[in-house]
Amino acid sequence: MDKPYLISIVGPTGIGKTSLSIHLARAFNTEIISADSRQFFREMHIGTAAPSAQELSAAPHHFIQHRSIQENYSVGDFERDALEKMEELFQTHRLLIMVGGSGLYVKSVLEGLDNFPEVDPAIRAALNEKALQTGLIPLQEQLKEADPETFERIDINNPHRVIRALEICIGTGKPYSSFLHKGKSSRNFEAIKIGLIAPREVIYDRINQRVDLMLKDGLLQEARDLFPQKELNALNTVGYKELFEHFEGKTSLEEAVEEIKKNTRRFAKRQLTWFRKEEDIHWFDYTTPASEIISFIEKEIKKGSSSI
RNA sequence: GGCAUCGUGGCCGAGUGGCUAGGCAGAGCUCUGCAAAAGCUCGUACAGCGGUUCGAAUCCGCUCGAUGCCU
Repeated sequence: MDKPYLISIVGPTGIGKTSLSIHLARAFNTEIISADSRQFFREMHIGTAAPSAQELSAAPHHFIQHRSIQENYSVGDFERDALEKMEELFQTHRLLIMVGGSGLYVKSVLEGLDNFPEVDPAIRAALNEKALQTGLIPLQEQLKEADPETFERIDINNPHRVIRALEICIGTGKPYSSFLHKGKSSRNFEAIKIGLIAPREVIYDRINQRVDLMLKDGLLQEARDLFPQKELNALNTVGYKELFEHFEGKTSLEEAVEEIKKNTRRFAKRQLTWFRKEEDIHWFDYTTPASEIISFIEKEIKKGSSSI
């Protein structure tokens, strides 16, 4: 029996992924899985450019605003939930759409993450605290002791990486590296990867305009409402953190807005770096009509089924 | 027209004869549970021309440009 298809749509922020995904979902009469690490959170709507009510009603969406910023929702959680949901949807659809600009989240669904045991969040909290107190060096030394292999392999200057490896070592009593290298997971679907791209100036232009639009739509108020919870990880997000600085009196509103634009541009640049290295993405210019991409997908599917 | 001050990489900015400041912006990159996060790498520029000197962004002259003051 033929495997069902997952159409994965990627690209930098603001390039038009949402709109394309809806066109595709309607054309193939199917549903959309979102792989956007910030649109999960229902408290963050304007600043994450989550699909509008109208867009949501144009096609069924999953993993949009289904969580609260109070929850810690990790890539691992997402991989598990997304696969489960897809399993269910594949019962009635032979093709699904996945859209999202969060590289790691997309990768988790397409290729799978190794299984790591859950560890007590208190361990990470303690490590974060220690990093703050003593700096990173003692933690690096601790990792070198506990898991020399990982110490050699990871970016030792990156606190997140050092702490993640350490929390696994401490929480499980086994080296982080001992959980790795099972390779890509087998998946019961065939992925077709679509990338949207535009000249850098166009991407940046669209970002700048979109930020202004967000402000007009009430981003300031949304951020103000969230300000008391600014310590939550979900709120360490472009569009919010800069406004928090402003609320604290550290920057003017104008400066904060410029920072949002700048940080969004940088984010888009990192997304480009991430997706550039992926080899089997079919890239389309952002002006390509959806109909053209639809017929491309149909051709790919035909190709796939005839070669089996 | 005269006098004065100044002219450093996209921007800001230190440097007064030899030892490629620094910051910002930008670019490139890394990536297995904080990922819209976090981290790494990258710029020989001294307005132009000529001179002094072993050696000049630094000293001298001229030219151009900017700013200020004066008539």
